[in-house]
Amino acid sequence: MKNMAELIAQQLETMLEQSPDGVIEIQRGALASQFACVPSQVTYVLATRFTQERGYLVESKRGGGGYIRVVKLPLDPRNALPKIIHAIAADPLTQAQAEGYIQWLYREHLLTRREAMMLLAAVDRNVLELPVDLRDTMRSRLLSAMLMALMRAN
Amino acid sequence: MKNMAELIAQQLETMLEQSPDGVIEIQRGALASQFACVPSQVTYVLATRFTQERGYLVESKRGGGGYIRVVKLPLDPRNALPKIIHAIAADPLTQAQAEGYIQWLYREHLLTRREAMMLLAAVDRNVLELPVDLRDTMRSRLLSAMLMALMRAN
DNA sequence: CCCTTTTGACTATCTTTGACCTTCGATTGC
DNA sequence: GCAATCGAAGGTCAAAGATAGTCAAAAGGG
Repeated sequence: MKNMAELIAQQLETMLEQSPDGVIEIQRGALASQFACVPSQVTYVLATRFTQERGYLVESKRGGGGYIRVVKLPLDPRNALPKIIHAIAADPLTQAQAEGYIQWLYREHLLTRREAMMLLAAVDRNVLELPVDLRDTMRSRLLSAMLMALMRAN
Repeated sequence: MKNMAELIAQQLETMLEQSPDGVIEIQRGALASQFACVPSQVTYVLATRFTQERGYLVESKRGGGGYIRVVKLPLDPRNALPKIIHAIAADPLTQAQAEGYIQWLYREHLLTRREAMMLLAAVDRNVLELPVDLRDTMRSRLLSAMLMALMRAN
């Protein structure tokens, strides 16, 4: 018998496969009691096995009627974007580097013209008015977060 | 099963859509008993989901024959964006306020789904990881800069 | 030993509830 | 008439409740 993290991961995977649209919603506490473990165990499983690099997206809401939604991304975006996003997120970015990525994505038709313009505005040094090192970090965070959002949008 | 706040919000949204002029009048107590909740629950829903940033206006009158009127503000697509950008740029923005504006513009079809998602990612407090006051200022700068870029894109 | 898993105390966020307050129209007492 | 009073709305706010997130220490397993 495997460890509990594996069991929980398998159950989630099964549920995802049985779901017609590749989206499931669970309640953390409920799943935890089903497996007789602490709720943060579920968080751990999601954090280690349902990551963006593996093609999953996780959203949640707290409070009464709260939930955790797990989305299995379709194959196509799973190849191109995540790798680039990972590269972008890894290190701080200069404006020139950021613009390079954006232009490349635009040329590859992964961004519309409007989307590219928005991203260019967001990475502009006049908009990101911060000390240089912090600015380059924020630029990287922003660009990767926005591109990640795009993956989720489909 | 959803929470009650969502249910009430949905009902109000439905009523607004069915109303020809985008105006509805309700009685707080009546709506509360329809949903078997306390009246202040209705106040909560209005305060959190029918805000000015989201394009709604709420007026009310107390006393006998009192009411709550909810108005869905009309948006002239031609000059809406400049006005909203102006409002956004004027002051620092909380995440909730920023999300309100984005959702409004999306509802009114001035943003595509993808664009809205990108903007939502950009104003997220986890992405804009800075001291709160600076964060709210950056949020305002970012959002207005990106929306301005969109205007220019056409 | 080092890496992964398991736990739980503490934190953050959102919702629900209720006691108390304010406003307004209607009624009453003079 | 007119002010005092009353009842019927809606408003405020803070506490309690319901979830989920974080983080680091403890426990397992190679």
